[in-house]
Amino acid sequence: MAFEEERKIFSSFIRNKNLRHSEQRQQIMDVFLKTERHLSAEELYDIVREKNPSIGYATIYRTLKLLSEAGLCRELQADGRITRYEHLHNRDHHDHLVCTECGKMVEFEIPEIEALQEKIARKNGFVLKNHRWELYGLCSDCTR
Amino acid sequence: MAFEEERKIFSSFIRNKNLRHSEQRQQIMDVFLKTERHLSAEELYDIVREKNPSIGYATIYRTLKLLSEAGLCRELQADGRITRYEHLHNRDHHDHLVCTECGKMVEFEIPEIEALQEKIARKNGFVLKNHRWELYGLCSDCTR
DNA sequence: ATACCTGCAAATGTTTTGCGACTAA
DNA sequence: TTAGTCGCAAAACATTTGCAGGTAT
Repeated sequence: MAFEEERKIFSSFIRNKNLRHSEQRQQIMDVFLKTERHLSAEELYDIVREKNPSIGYATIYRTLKLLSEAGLCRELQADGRITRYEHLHNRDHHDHLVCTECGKMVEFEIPEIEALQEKIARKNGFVLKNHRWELYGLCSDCTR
Repeated sequence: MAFEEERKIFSSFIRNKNLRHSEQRQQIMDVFLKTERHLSAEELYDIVREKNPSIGYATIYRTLKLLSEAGLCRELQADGRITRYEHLHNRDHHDHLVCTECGKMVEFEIPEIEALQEKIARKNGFVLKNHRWELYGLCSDCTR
Protein backbone atom coordinates (compact mmCIF):
# COMPACT_ATOMS: atom_id res chain seq x y z
CA MET A 1 0.00 0.00 0.00
CA ALA A 2 1.40 3.38 -0.93
CA PHE A 3 2.37 6.01 1.59
CA GLU A 4 -0.18 8.48 0.24
CA GLU A 5 -2.91 5.92 0.53
CA GLU A 6 -2.08 5.29 4.18
CA ARG A 7 -1.99 9.01 4.87
CA LYS A 8 -5.50 9.22 3.52
CA ILE A 9 -6.65 6.38 5.73
CA PHE A 10 -5.34 8.18 8.79
CA SER A 11 -6.78 11.44 7.61
CA SER A 12 -10.28 10.01 7.20
CA PHE A 13 -9.98 8.29 10.54
CA ILE A 14 -9.18 11.62 12.20
CA ARG A 15 -12.00 13.39 10.41
CA ASN A 16 -14.57 10.70 11.18
CA LYS A 17 -13.80 10.92 14.86
CA ASN A 18 -13.98 14.70 14.87
CA LEU A 19 -10.35 14.98 15.86
CA ARG A 20 -7.88 17.60 14.62
CA HIS A 21 -5.08 17.43 12.08
CA SER A 22 -2.28 18.76 14.17
CA GLU A 23 1.29 19.38 13.07
CA GLN A 24 2.59 16.87 15.63
CA ARG A 25 0.29 14.10 14.46
CA GLN A 26 1.40 14.64 10.89
CA GLN A 27 5.06 14.47 11.87
CA ILE A 28 4.70 11.34 13.97
CA MET A 29 2.57 9.65 11.33
CA ASP A 30 5.07 10.52 8.59
CA VAL A 31 7.99 9.00 10.45
CA PHE A 32 6.02 5.95 11.47
CA LEU A 33 4.64 5.21 8.02
CA LYS A 34 8.08 5.48 6.44
CA THR A 35 9.54 2.92 8.81
CA GLU A 36 9.48 -0.81 8.31
CA ARG A 37 11.25 -1.75 11.53
CA HIS A 38 9.32 -2.58 14.68
CA LEU A 39 9.79 0.58 16.68
CA SER A 40 9.57 1.08 20.39
CA ALA A 41 7.92 4.26 21.60
CA GLU A 42 11.34 5.52 22.63
CA GLU A 43 12.88 4.91 19.21
CA LEU A 44 10.02 6.71 17.50
CA TYR A 45 10.34 9.55 20.00
CA ASP A 46 14.05 9.88 19.21
CA ILE A 47 13.53 9.97 15.45
CA VAL A 48 10.63 12.42 15.57
CA ARG A 49 12.59 14.66 17.93
CA GLU A 50 15.33 15.10 15.35
CA LYS A 51 12.78 17.03 13.30
CA ASN A 52 10.82 18.54 16.13
CA PRO A 53 12.74 18.59 19.41
CA SER A 54 9.83 19.96 21.36
CA ILE A 55 7.55 16.96 20.96
CA GLY A 56 6.75 15.01 24.13
CA TYR A 57 6.45 11.33 24.99
CA ALA A 58 2.75 11.68 25.73
CA THR A 59 2.03 12.76 22.18
CA ILE A 60 3.99 9.82 20.80
CA TYR A 61 1.98 7.38 22.88
CA ARG A 62 -1.31 9.10 22.11
CA THR A 63 -0.61 9.08 18.38
CA LEU A 64 0.50 5.46 18.36
CA LYS A 65 -2.81 4.59 19.93
CA LEU A 66 -4.62 6.41 17.13
CA LEU A 67 -2.53 4.73 14.44
CA SER A 68 -3.44 1.38 15.96
CA GLU A 69 -7.12 2.22 16.02
CA ALA A 70 -6.87 3.30 12.40
CA GLY A 71 -5.47 -0.13 11.54
CA LEU A 72 -2.08 1.11 10.42
CA CYS A 73 -0.16 -0.16 13.41
CA ARG A 74 0.02 -3.29 15.51
CA GLU A 75 1.31 -3.53 19.06
CA LEU A 76 3.82 -6.31 19.70
CA GLN A 77 4.83 -7.52 23.14
CA ALA A 78 7.84 -9.46 21.84
CA ASP A 79 10.65 -8.65 24.28
CA GLY A 80 9.63 -8.87 27.85
CA ARG A 81 8.63 -5.47 29.14
CA ILE A 82 8.39 -2.98 26.34
CA THR A 83 5.85 -2.68 23.56
CA ARG A 84 6.96 -2.41 19.96
CA TYR A 85 4.86 -0.92 17.23
CA GLU A 86 4.79 -2.44 13.80
CA HIS A 87 3.81 -0.63 10.64
CA LEU A 88 0.94 -2.73 9.28
CA HIS A 89 0.33 -2.67 5.59
CA ASN A 90 -2.76 -4.22 4.17
CA ARG A 91 -0.93 -7.42 3.54
CA ASP A 92 -1.45 -10.93 4.77
CA HIS A 93 -1.14 -11.58 8.42
CA HIS A 94 2.30 -12.70 9.51
CA ASP A 95 4.01 -13.81 12.68
CA HIS A 96 7.47 -13.39 14.17
CA LEU A 97 10.66 -15.24 14.85
CA VAL A 98 12.67 -13.39 17.50
CA CYS A 99 16.33 -13.79 18.40
CA THR A 100 16.60 -13.79 22.18
CA GLU A 101 20.22 -12.68 21.99
CA CYS A 102 20.28 -9.70 19.62
CA GLY A 103 16.57 -8.99 19.23
CA LYS A 104 16.50 -9.53 15.50
CA MET A 105 13.00 -10.23 14.18
CA VAL A 106 12.11 -12.19 11.09
CA GLU A 107 8.56 -12.27 9.79
CA PHE A 108 6.97 -15.40 8.44
CA GLU A 109 3.61 -16.33 7.02
CA ILE A 110 1.83 -19.65 7.36
CA PRO A 111 -1.58 -19.19 5.76
CA GLU A 112 -2.88 -22.60 6.91
CA ILE A 113 -2.51 -21.57 10.52
CA GLU A 114 -5.44 -19.17 10.32
CA ALA A 115 -7.98 -21.91 9.69
CA LEU A 116 -6.48 -24.07 12.41
CA GLN A 117 -6.80 -21.25 14.92
CA GLU A 118 -10.40 -20.69 13.97
CA LYS A 119 -11.07 -24.35 14.58
CA ILE A 120 -9.42 -24.33 17.99
CA ALA A 121 -11.34 -21.24 19.05
CA ARG A 122 -14.67 -22.60 17.84
CA LYS A 123 -14.14 -25.92 19.58
CA ASN A 124 -13.75 -24.02 22.87
CA GLY A 125 -16.69 -21.71 22.29
CA PHE A 126 -14.56 -18.65 21.59
CA VAL A 127 -15.00 -16.02 18.90
CA LEU A 128 -11.46 -15.39 17.70
CA LYS A 129 -10.35 -11.77 17.46
CA ASN A 130 -6.61 -11.98 16.95
CA HIS A 131 -3.54 -13.87 18.01
CA ARG A 132 0.12 -13.75 18.80
CA TRP A 133 2.51 -16.40 17.60
CA GLU A 134 6.13 -15.80 18.37
CA LEU A 135 9.03 -18.20 18.07
CA TYR A 136 12.08 -17.48 20.20
CA GLY A 137 15.54 -18.75 19.48
CA LEU A 138 19.04 -17.84 18.40
CA CYS A 139 19.64 -16.43 14.95
CA SER A 140 22.52 -17.61 12.79
CA ASP A 141 24.77 -14.73 13.90
CA CYS A 142 24.22 -15.48 17.57
CA THR A 143 24.70 -19.25 17.51
CA ARG A 144 28.39 -18.85 16.78
CA MET B 1 4.46 -35.24 38.04
CA ALA B 2 3.99 -35.55 41.75
CA PHE B 3 4.45 -32.71 44.19
CA GLU B 4 7.30 -34.51 45.97
CA GLU B 5 9.11 -35.04 42.73
CA GLU B 6 8.91 -31.35 41.88
CA ARG B 7 10.15 -30.41 45.33
CA LYS B 8 13.17 -32.57 44.71
CA ILE B 9 13.84 -30.90 41.38
CA PHE B 10 13.83 -27.51 43.05
CA SER B 11 15.93 -28.80 45.90
CA SER B 12 18.64 -30.13 43.59
CA PHE B 13 18.53 -26.94 41.59
CA ILE B 14 19.17 -24.93 44.75
CA ARG B 15 21.95 -27.22 45.86
CA ASN B 16 23.67 -27.28 42.47
CA LYS B 17 23.82 -23.52 42.40
CA ASN B 18 25.13 -23.33 45.95
CA LEU B 19 22.08 -21.47 47.11
CA ARG B 20 20.30 -21.91 50.46
CA HIS B 21 17.15 -23.72 51.46
CA SER B 22 15.38 -20.91 53.23
CA GLU B 23 12.04 -21.05 54.99
CA GLN B 24 10.63 -18.41 52.63
CA ARG B 25 11.64 -20.27 49.50
CA GLN B 26 10.00 -23.41 50.80
CA GLN B 27 6.78 -21.58 51.57
CA ILE B 28 6.60 -19.83 48.22
CA MET B 29 7.46 -23.00 46.37
CA ASP B 30 4.84 -25.00 48.26
CA VAL B 31 2.06 -22.55 47.42
CA PHE B 32 3.18 -22.25 43.83
CA LEU B 33 3.46 -25.97 43.19
CA LYS B 34 0.04 -26.63 44.64
CA THR B 35 -1.61 -24.13 42.32
CA GLU B 36 -2.82 -24.87 38.83
CA ARG B 37 -4.06 -21.37 38.00
CA HIS B 38 -1.86 -18.88 36.22
CA LEU B 39 -0.87 -16.62 39.08
CA SER B 40 0.29 -13.04 38.98
CA ALA B 41 3.08 -12.09 41.37
CA GLU B 42 0.53 -10.17 43.40
CA GLU B 43 -1.83 -13.14 43.73
CA LEU B 44 1.01 -15.38 44.84
CA TYR B 45 2.13 -12.72 47.31
CA ASP B 46 -1.37 -12.54 48.80
CA ILE B 47 -1.68 -16.29 49.24
CA VAL B 48 1.79 -16.74 50.72
CA ARG B 49 1.16 -13.84 53.08
CA GLU B 50 -1.79 -15.64 54.63
CA LYS B 51 0.71 -18.13 56.02
CA ASN B 52 3.62 -15.79 56.52
CA PRO B 53 2.56 -12.14 56.68
CA SER B 54 6.11 -10.89 56.88
CA ILE B 55 7.19 -12.02 53.43
CA GLY B 56 8.04 -9.27 50.94
CA TYR B 57 7.36 -8.75 47.26
CA ALA B 58 11.05 -8.93 46.42
CA THR B 59 11.28 -12.47 47.72
CA ILE B 60 8.26 -13.48 45.66
CA TYR B 61 9.83 -12.14 42.49
CA ARG B 62 13.22 -13.58 43.29
CA THR B 63 11.76 -17.02 43.97
CA LEU B 64 9.61 -16.99 40.83
CA LYS B 65 12.76 -16.35 38.86
CA LEU B 66 14.38 -19.38 40.45
CA LEU B 67 11.34 -21.57 39.82
CA SER B 68 11.48 -20.55 36.17
CA GLU B 69 15.16 -21.34 35.90
CA ALA B 70 14.49 -24.70 37.49
CA GLY B 71 11.94 -25.39 34.75
CA LEU B 72 8.94 -25.59 37.08
CA CYS B 73 7.40 -22.29 36.01
CA ARG B 74 6.74 -20.45 32.80
CA GLU B 75 6.24 -16.70 32.45
CA LEU B 76 3.20 -15.65 30.44
CA GLN B 77 2.63 -12.16 29.11
CA ALA B 78 -1.00 -12.80 28.28
CA ASP B 79 -2.85 -9.70 29.47
CA GLY B 80 -1.18 -6.53 28.44
CA ARG B 81 1.22 -5.36 31.09
CA ILE B 82 1.49 -7.86 33.90
CA THR B 83 3.27 -11.18 33.92
CA ARG B 84 1.53 -14.34 34.98
CA TYR B 85 3.34 -17.41 36.19
CA GLU B 86 2.20 -20.84 35.18
CA HIS B 87 3.00 -24.00 37.07
CA LEU B 88 4.70 -26.18 34.47
CA HIS B 89 4.49 -29.89 34.91
CA ASN B 90 6.56 -32.16 32.78
CA ARG B 91 3.69 -32.59 30.46
CA ASP B 92 3.31 -31.85 26.80
CA HIS B 93 3.70 -28.31 25.75
CA HIS B 94 0.45 -26.43 25.45
CA ASP B 95 -0.71 -23.00 24.37
CA HIS B 96 -3.46 -20.61 25.43
CA LEU B 97 -6.77 -19.22 24.36
CA VAL B 98 -7.48 -16.02 26.25
CA CYS B 99 -10.77 -14.17 26.66
CA THR B 100 -10.10 -10.47 26.20
CA GLU B 101 -13.21 -9.59 28.17
CA CYS B 102 -13.01 -11.63 31.37
CA GLY B 103 -9.46 -12.96 31.18
CA LYS B 104 -10.46 -16.61 31.18
CA MET B 105 -7.71 -18.86 29.84
CA VAL B 106 -8.16 -22.22 28.18
CA GLU B 107 -5.19 -24.43 27.41
CA PHE B 108 -4.92 -26.39 24.19
CA GLU B 109 -2.42 -28.75 22.65
CA ILE B 110 -1.63 -29.14 18.97
CA PRO B 111 1.26 -31.58 18.79
CA GLU B 112 1.80 -31.09 15.04
CA ILE B 113 2.64 -27.47 15.60
CA GLU B 114 5.98 -28.31 17.19
CA ALA B 115 7.42 -29.80 14.04
CA LEU B 116 6.11 -26.94 11.95
CA GLN B 117 7.80 -24.43 14.21
CA GLU B 118 11.08 -26.30 14.00
CA LYS B 119 10.84 -26.15 10.24
CA ILE B 120 10.16 -22.41 10.19
CA ALA B 121 13.05 -21.73 12.53
CA ARG B 122 15.47 -23.89 10.58
CA LYS B 123 14.52 -22.30 7.29
CA ASN B 124 15.49 -18.92 8.74
CA GLY B 125 18.71 -20.12 10.31
CA PHE B 126 17.39 -20.00 13.86
CA VAL B 127 17.85 -22.51 16.67
CA LEU B 128 14.42 -22.64 18.31
CA LYS B 129 14.33 -22.30 22.08
CA ASN B 130 10.67 -21.77 22.86
CA HIS B 131 7.58 -20.05 21.66
CA ARG B 132 4.41 -18.29 22.60
CA TRP B 133 1.15 -18.92 20.84
CA GLU B 134 -1.83 -17.11 22.21
CA LEU B 135 -5.27 -16.78 20.67
CA TYR B 136 -7.39 -13.85 21.79
CA GLY B 137 -11.14 -13.69 21.54
CA LEU B 138 -14.41 -13.71 23.43
CA CYS B 139 -15.41 -16.76 25.43
CA SER B 140 -18.94 -18.14 25.31
CA ASP B 141 -19.96 -16.27 28.48
CA CYS B 142 -18.79 -12.94 27.09
CA THR B 143 -20.29 -13.14 23.61
CA ARG B 144 -23.79 -12.86 25.04
C1' DA C 1 -16.04 30.18 20.37
C1' DT C 2 -15.23 25.77 21.60
C1' DA C 3 -13.59 21.43 21.54
C1' DC C 4 -9.59 19.29 20.95
C1' DC C 5 -4.28 19.03 21.63
C1' DT C 6 0.09 19.78 23.42
C1' DG C 7 4.17 19.43 26.58
C1' DC C 8 5.28 19.09 31.02
C1' DA C 9 5.51 17.03 35.33
C1' DA C 10 3.53 14.07 38.36
C1' DA C 11 1.25 9.69 38.90
C1' DT C 12 0.81 4.94 37.94
C1' DG C 13 1.68 0.04 38.25
C1' DT C 14 4.90 -3.63 37.90
C1' DT C 15 9.30 -5.29 38.73
C1' DT C 16 14.16 -4.64 40.38
C1' DT C 17 17.83 -3.18 43.38
C1' DG C 18 20.71 -1.41 47.38
C1' DC C 19 21.21 -2.04 51.94
C1' DG C 20 21.92 -3.39 56.75
C1' DA C 21 20.46 -7.10 59.45
C1' DC C 22 19.92 -12.07 59.55
C1' DT C 23 20.69 -17.10 58.65
C1' DA C 24 21.87 -21.62 56.44
C1' DA C 25 25.72 -24.37 55.72
C1' DT D 1 32.73 -17.87 59.44
C1' DT D 2 31.01 -16.44 55.26
C1' DA D 3 28.21 -16.38 51.38
C1' DG D 4 23.64 -16.18 50.48
C1' DT D 5 19.00 -14.15 51.94
C1' DC D 6 15.56 -11.38 53.77
C1' DG D 7 12.30 -7.34 54.10
C1' DC D 8 12.05 -2.81 53.38
C1' DA D 9 12.07 1.34 50.97
C1' DA D 10 13.67 3.52 47.13
C1' DA D 11 14.67 3.15 42.28
C1' DA D 12 13.75 1.88 37.79
C1' DC D 13 11.02 1.46 33.89
C1' DA D 14 7.36 1.98 30.44
C1' DT D 15 3.19 4.11 30.06
C1' DT D 16 -0.74 7.20 31.41
C1' DT D 17 -2.97 11.24 33.19
C1' DG D 18 -4.08 16.07 34.99
C1' DC D 19 -3.53 20.47 33.87
C1' DA D 20 -2.82 25.19 32.06
C1' DG D 21 -1.99 27.15 27.96
C1' DG D 22 -2.25 26.76 22.80
C1' DT D 23 -4.57 25.56 18.24
C1' DA D 24 -7.58 23.67 14.49
C1' DT D 25 -12.08 24.06 12.88
